[in-house]
Amino acid sequence: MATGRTHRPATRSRGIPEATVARLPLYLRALTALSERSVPTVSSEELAAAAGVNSAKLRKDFSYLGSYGTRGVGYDVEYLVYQISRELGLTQDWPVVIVGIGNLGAALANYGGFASRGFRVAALIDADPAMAGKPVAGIPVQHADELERIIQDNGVSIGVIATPAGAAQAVCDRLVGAGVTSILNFAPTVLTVPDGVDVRKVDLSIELQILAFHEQRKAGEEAHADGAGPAAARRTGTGSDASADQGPDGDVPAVMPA
Amino acid sequence: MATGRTHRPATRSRGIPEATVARLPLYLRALTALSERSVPTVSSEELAAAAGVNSAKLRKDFSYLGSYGTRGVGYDVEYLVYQISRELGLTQDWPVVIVGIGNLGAALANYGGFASRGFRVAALIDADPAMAGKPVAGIPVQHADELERIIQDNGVSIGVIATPAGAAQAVCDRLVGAGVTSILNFAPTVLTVPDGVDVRKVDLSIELQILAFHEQRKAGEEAHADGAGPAAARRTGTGSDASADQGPDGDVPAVMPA
DNA sequence: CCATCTTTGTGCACGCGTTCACAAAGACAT
DNA sequence: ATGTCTTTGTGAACGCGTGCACAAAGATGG
Repeated sequence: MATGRTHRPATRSRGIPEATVARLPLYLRALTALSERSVPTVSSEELAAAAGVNSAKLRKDFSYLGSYGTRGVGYDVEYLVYQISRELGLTQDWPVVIVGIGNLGAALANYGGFASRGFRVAALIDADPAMAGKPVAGIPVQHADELERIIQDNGVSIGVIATPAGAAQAVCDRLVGAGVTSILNFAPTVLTVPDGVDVRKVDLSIELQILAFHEQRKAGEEAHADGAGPAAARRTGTGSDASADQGPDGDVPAVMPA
Repeated sequence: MATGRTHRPATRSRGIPEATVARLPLYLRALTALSERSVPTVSSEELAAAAGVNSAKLRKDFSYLGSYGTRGVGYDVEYLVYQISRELGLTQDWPVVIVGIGNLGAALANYGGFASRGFRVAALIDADPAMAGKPVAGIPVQHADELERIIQDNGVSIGVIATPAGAAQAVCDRLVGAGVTSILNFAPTVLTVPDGVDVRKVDLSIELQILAFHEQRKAGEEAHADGAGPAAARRTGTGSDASADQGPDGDVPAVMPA
């Protein structure tokens, strides 16, 4: 529908809030599902439910992209799929390299979600010479010596680090040195990069620890009758007002740092 | 129960900000590294640098836990390791089940970061009968029929979903039905859960899409002088004035999902 | 015991993100 | 054409998180 140019967003032609950007892939996925079912239009309410967010938030998010909806009707699914894809840069082909082909690296190489969204695994790289040539997910693993050449030959700007923590910073430095400007880091380390390079971190163990925190809190609230936790864990009276008369000793439970 | 036996750091009797909780594992990791090097104390400045955050933020985060530092000196590393571990619930043993032993599930089972922080893989579960009994990471895979029994026998409260998207919600429902109250979801789907159940999502493809957005933006900003994009498929106009330009009428370009 | 120096703990201000609530825009029926 | 009804787009209020800047606390040296 060539509703065409109602009027420019004008307010922020350029600065899409980071939080919004992080949700666009979510919307895109929900829209793609609708598209496959040949649903022509969708309301903000329905789409928000499918994406698991608030409808007002969704509308505001879309408002940063422009006025793509039709009042009284909703959003054109196909059109919105295209707009979001373009905004995210998914109409391009993004070659990525995965460095560190262990269990996780191999799983990533096999992960279908990459290829389906315009990301193409250009190369798998590992430091272990024994891995060289071995095919993983149909792609032969190449030795780390080739890293710079591979990146430059393929014009790679996105790198995925799936190495052990100890090797991550060195790999990162080499990636950046060779021209990579976006890094997805699975290694449990803080990476230091120069300005202009984006790093996103995925840390499996941190996610579990956050869950454990909430789980403990939930258990603690109902543990008035049941004194036995899942396992050991003697939980004495905890901090006992650590602000007023806090003495670093005295309220320290038996299990102290050695 | 709200005011029942809740005594905590005084200022925030109960609510540690979510953003702070998400950073505690980061601090813990940095502290553990210091501990292994037998460093006795650390200042907020040093620790913040190691964790990759602002020192004021770190101090404020710690202030929610209580007053554990010594002015003029810093923080006692061992003591802080213990306090954070306890706050996160890592002094307990948390049995977890991993459902869906494909590439990713197997990688998770092998991931060392779990076991090292008090998380114990209690069981691996897969719907494929051919997988049953096959050992992965030294643990025999069990069939999905056993799911409820396994969870109840082991007192599992944390579940990890690494199934295909289509199976995730059904698995989630069964996990919750069997007593799981925290879920780490790797499947690219929005999970619906009852109140009281926490879900955290790790979506590999979303992370890449966010990187692609920034990457495109970076490329677009420099494309004024240098017309060469990263690799193939260089779109004209990029994101600069990408709003109501090209007539969207007619058909939608081929943005194929899959 | 007093002075000085280091580092924590936190009050405060600011900016971002979320949510509400509603006017404007357009479809649709009469 | 006009009125009604649906749904978008957004102004405004609110709450959370971040960072500054500084006073208080304690160590250290004389």
